[in-house]
Amino acid sequence: MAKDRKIDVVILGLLSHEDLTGYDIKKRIDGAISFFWKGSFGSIYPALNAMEQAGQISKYEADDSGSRKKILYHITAKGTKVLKRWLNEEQASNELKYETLLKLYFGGVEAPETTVHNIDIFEENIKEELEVLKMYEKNLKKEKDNSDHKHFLLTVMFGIETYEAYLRWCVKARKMLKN
Amino acid sequence: MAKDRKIDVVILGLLSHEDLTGYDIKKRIDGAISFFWKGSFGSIYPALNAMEQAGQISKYEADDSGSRKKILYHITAKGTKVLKRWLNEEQASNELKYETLLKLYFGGVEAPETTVHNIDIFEENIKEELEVLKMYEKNLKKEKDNSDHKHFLLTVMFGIETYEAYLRWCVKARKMLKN
DNA sequence: AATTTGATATATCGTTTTGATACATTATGA
DNA sequence: TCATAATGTATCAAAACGATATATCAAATT
Repeated sequence: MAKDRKIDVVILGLLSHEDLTGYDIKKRIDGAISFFWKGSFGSIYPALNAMEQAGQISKYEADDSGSRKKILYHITAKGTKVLKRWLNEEQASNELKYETLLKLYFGGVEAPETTVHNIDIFEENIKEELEVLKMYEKNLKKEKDNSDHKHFLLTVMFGIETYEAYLRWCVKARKMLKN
Repeated sequence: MAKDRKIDVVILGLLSHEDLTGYDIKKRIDGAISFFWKGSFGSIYPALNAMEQAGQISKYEADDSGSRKKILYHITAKGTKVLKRWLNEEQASNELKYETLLKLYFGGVEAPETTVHNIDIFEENIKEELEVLKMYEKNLKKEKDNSDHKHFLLTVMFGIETYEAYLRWCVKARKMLKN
């Protein structure tokens, strides 16, 4: 990640749907895409400035008087080109940092009950997040069919498929640890 | 991550199994645990120095003459305490950065063929990695049963379960994109 | 025998990202 | 009324990334 800023394409992608403020971008990242990507203000705001300088996005102040000042960002033709180029690149790095698995892998130094407890916590979290994803899916299936909609639905389906696999594994793992 | 160095527990965990050099640690991270954790020299070596200063690990030079100089690290009682404390902490952050899903989510700005192609690449990579995991599983099932062994097997089983879920999703997704 | 290649081994550097925090405004609601 | 939650922009130290520098040693190639 030390070479090309990955947050750039996240921002460009979100701006390809609608104009947003830095705060909005953070909200979008924390929303529907949070289960497969994360991002913080500390990376968003500097990236917005750099990308504006590079001409990939343009900024303007919201004219709705009465409300507080907002800096809205809009994707430019140049930015769209960058986004499309990225979409057509062959390589894609899929990195996960699963602390639960790390605790599992090194769990041998503690009693089996500790590992079982950690699996319980994991299972509970996944069950909660699965409910959220299923709600997203339900809402997406209601909506009119358009190109973006289909892509949103597919990411949610990915989440559901994998989360259900996680839950199946939890049952197996507990059984194995309890002999 | 800006507060507690996560690489620390990875190092402590690996050192709880055996004494290792910084280079060895990198190899272990790139090996069996690579599918759920990553780590670079740029984080490993500074962490080793800091942890040695903190008394969590101790270092010594390899005495096997004829070979080149190596700095081996050994976990101390203090380090074991830190590792065990971490294992018993309730929270665990499971973060993934799935560029494939990011490309899928924003795929609406390009032709469906682009997204299908990206899924094809993903599928191929997963199939390859799945073969590696199945080989690990086969070898682990042959080995004698001990506490650590069981934990290693469970992480591999997690990988297999989720990778198979990924592959099922790939088939579904392609079908949906081709209408 | 000489040379190249690749693995081993330690270390650092610039860039990116994180997680926390600072600061200020507006809306909610007890 | 007053607290507190949400909105909004911004920065900072610490951590991690990815690349690179440097050097040794074994194995393979010429």
